[in-house]
Amino acid sequence: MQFGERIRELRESKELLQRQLAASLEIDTPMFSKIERGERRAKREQVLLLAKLLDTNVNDLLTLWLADQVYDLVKDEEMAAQALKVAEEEVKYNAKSK
Amino acid sequence: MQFGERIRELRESKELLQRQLAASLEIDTPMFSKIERGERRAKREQVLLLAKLLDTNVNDLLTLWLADQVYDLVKDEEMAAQALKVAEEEVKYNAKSK
DNA sequence: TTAAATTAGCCAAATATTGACAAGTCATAA
DNA sequence: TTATGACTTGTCAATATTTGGCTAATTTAA
Repeated sequence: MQFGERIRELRESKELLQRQLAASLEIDTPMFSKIERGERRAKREQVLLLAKLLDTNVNDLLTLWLADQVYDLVKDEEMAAQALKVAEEEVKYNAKSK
Repeated sequence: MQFGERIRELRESKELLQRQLAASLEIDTPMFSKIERGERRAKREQVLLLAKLLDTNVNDLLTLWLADQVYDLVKDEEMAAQALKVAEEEVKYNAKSK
């Protein structure tokens, strides 16, 4: 499940229009459309706002949003899976020093 | 182990100077120094070239290089670990359609 | 101390990302 | 059929980020 898909799902379940959410985010409708289709990436603050507007868990949304970016970064690389493993170790290891 | 660390390790084991490798990559020494310290990121083609120059496995280098970028992307996020898991699933799932 | 190697800081050029607009498609209603 | 509303596509300029190179500083080794 991608971030945009999830947004659309939530938006439709609340029967909201793109232009309504777009207005709340202070962007135009085409931009919102692109975000839903994964053609453009939402800004972090927009994700926070969307969680509120769609009345959903912000961490779940942030996870999808981040995962999209990670996937985008590695998707064309042969070593994608290995690189993710390495990065995961780094994250685990450095988690202490938060 | 980060990309830059590994480069330095290999460079020193071959007793090469930064300025020598920098010249081969057609960048200046300060830039190379920054790459080794992870302050700047090497370009993909530079990684390929470095693998040749340092006589090492290109996939291992590319893995470290990619992992650095992934780590950079997620390091400040609370949901980093979860996002990596999600991205990993995407990679697995889409691996077929290569 | 001196000379070479490496690092730090800064600025401009090159790239990538973002947002807005105009015009398009598609579905539905009149 | 025409009209309307929702959404999508394509393009452009503004903005932000990244890159490379310069100068000067610091560290290291002899």
